[in-house]
Amino acid sequence: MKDVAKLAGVSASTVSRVISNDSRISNKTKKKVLKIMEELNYYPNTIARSLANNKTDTIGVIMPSYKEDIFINPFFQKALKGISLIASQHFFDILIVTNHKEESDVDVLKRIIKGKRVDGLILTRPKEDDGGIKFLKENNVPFVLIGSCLEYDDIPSVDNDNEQASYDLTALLIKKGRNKITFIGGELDSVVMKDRYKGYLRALKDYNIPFDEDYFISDKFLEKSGYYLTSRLMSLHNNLDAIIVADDLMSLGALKRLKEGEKQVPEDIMLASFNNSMLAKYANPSITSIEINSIELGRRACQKLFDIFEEKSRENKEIIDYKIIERESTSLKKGVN
Amino acid sequence: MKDVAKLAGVSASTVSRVISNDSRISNKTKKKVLKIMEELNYYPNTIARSLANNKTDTIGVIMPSYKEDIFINPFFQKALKGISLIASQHFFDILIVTNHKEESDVDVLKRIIKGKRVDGLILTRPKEDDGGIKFLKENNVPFVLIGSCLEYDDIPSVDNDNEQASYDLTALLIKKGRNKITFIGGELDSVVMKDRYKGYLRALKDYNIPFDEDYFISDKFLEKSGYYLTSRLMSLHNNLDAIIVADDLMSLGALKRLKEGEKQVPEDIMLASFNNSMLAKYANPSITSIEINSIELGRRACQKLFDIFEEKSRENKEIIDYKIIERESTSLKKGVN
DNA sequence: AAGATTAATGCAAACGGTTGCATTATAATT
DNA sequence: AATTATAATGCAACCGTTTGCATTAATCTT
Repeated sequence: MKDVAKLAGVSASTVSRVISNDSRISNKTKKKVLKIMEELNYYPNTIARSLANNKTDTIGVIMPSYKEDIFINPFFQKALKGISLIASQHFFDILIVTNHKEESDVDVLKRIIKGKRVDGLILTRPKEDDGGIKFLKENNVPFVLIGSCLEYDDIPSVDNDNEQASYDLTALLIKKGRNKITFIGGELDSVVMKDRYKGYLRALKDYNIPFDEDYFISDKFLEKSGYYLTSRLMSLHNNLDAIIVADDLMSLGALKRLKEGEKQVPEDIMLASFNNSMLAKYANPSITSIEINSIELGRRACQKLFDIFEEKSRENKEIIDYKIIERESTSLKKGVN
Repeated sequence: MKDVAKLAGVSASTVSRVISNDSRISNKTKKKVLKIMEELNYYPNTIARSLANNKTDTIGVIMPSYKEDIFINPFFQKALKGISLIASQHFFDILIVTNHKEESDVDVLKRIIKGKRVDGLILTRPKEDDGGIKFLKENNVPFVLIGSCLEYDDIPSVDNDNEQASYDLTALLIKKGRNKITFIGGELDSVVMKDRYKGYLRALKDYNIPFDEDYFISDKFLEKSGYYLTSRLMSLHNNLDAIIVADDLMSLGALKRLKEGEKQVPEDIMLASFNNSMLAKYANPSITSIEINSIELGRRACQKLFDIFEEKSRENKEIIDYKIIERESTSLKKGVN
C-alpha cells in the first residue's frame, strides 16, 4: 500500500479510502490511485483489513457431524451451493469449519468465533443443543440455523415444515384409496423424524384411518434397513397397501424386498419417500418423493444471515416450501413420470 | 491477551509464547498462564496471528465453474470430504473460494492469494489453463491440482489414470466376447474425456477389434444425451453389442433407450460406465462402472499440499487407483451384483 | 563467591491496513 | 477580497498478535 501511496503521491490513508470507496476522495485522485494499483498489481491484504476493521467478509458453515457422515448426504452440497450463491453476491467467502482432531463441537465454535475468523455462521443441527447454540446466543454471534432446535424457538432459522410434508404424503396415499399405511423411519433422535411421525399420525387421524402401534418401525438411514424393515412389515401385516419411507435410499431397499415378495408397486403396495434424490427419479418404478429444495434452504439461510448483519428485522423462523414429486410408485395409470 | 498477561503477572510476549508452545517458557509460568487463559475464556485472535506471522492455517479450495454446475456433481462433495479429513488433522480450516459477482476465475485467485487469505490452494481444472495456473506458478504459491493440466506437466497434482481406466473397461468388454464396442462421450473439451477416448482406442487396437469413425459420439453429460446418442448408435449399427458411457447419468438414458428398443442388457448389448455413482449401483440392471475414489483424490491432494508446505519432495504427479465395479450390465450369469 | 553460562522473560518494533481528528485546498458567500 | 463553509487529504494511533534482541534470573564452574 505504501508503494502505491508513494507512486501516486498521496498518503496511505487516501489509498485506503480509495479501496473502501470513501465518498470524500476526489475523482481525480481516485482515478490516479486506481491506475497505480493496477500497474503495481496491488491487492489489499485481507487479513490486515480484517484486523483493523474487525470484519472478515467471511461466513462460516458448520455441518452436522461432517466427519462421521459415512454415507454422504447430498443435502450438504446443495445447501452449500445455495449459501455460496448468496454469499458471492455480497462479496463474501465461505469458511468450512471442521473439528480439529479431538476438538469438540462446542470448542470449534469458540475457536472460530473468539478467533474472529468469521462475521457470522450458518449451522445445521437437527438434534438437541450441545451447548453451541447457547454459546452463540450469549455472545451475540450472528447465526442462522438450517433446521430447528428444540430448546430455543427464538433463533433465526430456516426449515421445512416436515410435519406438514409428512401429512400431505400420507393424505396423498389415503386419497388414492389406501388404508393400511405403514411408515419406515430413520434415526429417531432427529427432530425431522419426530415431525414426520407426527404429520403421519395427524393425517391418519383426520381421515379416520386406523393406526396400529407396529405400523411405524425404524432404523438407520440405510438401504438394508429399508429392506429388512419391509420384511418385518410384510410378516406382521399381510394386507398392507402402502409404505412411507423416510429416505430414498431406504426406499430402494424396501422396493427390492417388495419385488422379491412378488408385490406389485404401485398396484399392491404404494411407496412414497422423502428427499427426492436422483435415486427416486431413476428407480424402477420411479418413486414418489418429497423434494425439500436444499439449495433454496441454503440460499434463504444465507440471505437471512445478511439480513441480520444489516439489522433488517424479519420473521425469525422461515419455512421453505417442499413439493411432492409424484411418480410411478403411487400412480395406478401407467406411464406417469 | 493483555488481560491474561496482567492477571498472570507476565508480559504479552510470554503469553504469546505459551500459545505457540515455545520451549523457552518455564513450566511454572506456562501452567499459570494456561490457567488464566482458561479462567478468562481466552482464545487468541486468529486474524491478528495471521497478520503477524504471515500464516493463515487455512487452505483454499476452488471448484471448477462451481456456480454454473447445473447438475451437482457428487465428486465435489467427496473430494471436499477427503480434503477436510486431512486438513483437520493438521489443524487447518478450509476456505471455499467463490467468484464474487462478475469476478473472473483469474481475478478470484489473485484476490485470495495477494490478499493472503490462504497458505495454499487445491484446485480442480479439467480444461486448459486460463491464466490461473500461470499466475500461481509465477508467484510461488503452494498448490495442488486435482486433475491434469495440458500446458504444464511439472505441477503437483493427483489424478486418475483415465486413459488406463478406459482401456481396462474396453478390454473387459472385449474379453466378454464383444467386438462392436461403441463409446458415448461427454463434453469433449475436458482432458478427462480425451484420455478416455485414447484408452478406448488403444484397447481396440491391442485386441484387434475393428473401429469405425462413428462408434464414438458425444454430447453433454446429461441423461437425455445418453438417450438420444444411443438412438443414433442403434440406427447406425444394427449389430452393436456393447456401449461404454462417459457417466452414470448418461448411461441411464442409454439404458432407457435400449429397453425401448427391446434390447436385453447385458445379453444383447453390454453397458459400462464411469464414476460409479449410486445411480449405477441401483439401476436395473445395475451398471458396471469405474469407481474413481473421489474421497481419496481429495485426501491425497491435501496430503500433497502439506508435503509442499513442509518441503518434503515427492513425485509431482500422483496417480490414484480406480476400480472397475462389475455389475449386471456386463455379467451374463444372473445374480451378480 | 565471583564470573561465566544458560534459561526465562520483557521491550518495542513490526505485520498492513483503518479511521477520528486536524489540517489544508477549494468553493461559496457577502 | 476577506470570511466562511465545505471538500479533500494527511497524521498518527490503533487493531491483537509475533519475534529479534536486550535484559534479568538461575545455574554451573572452579
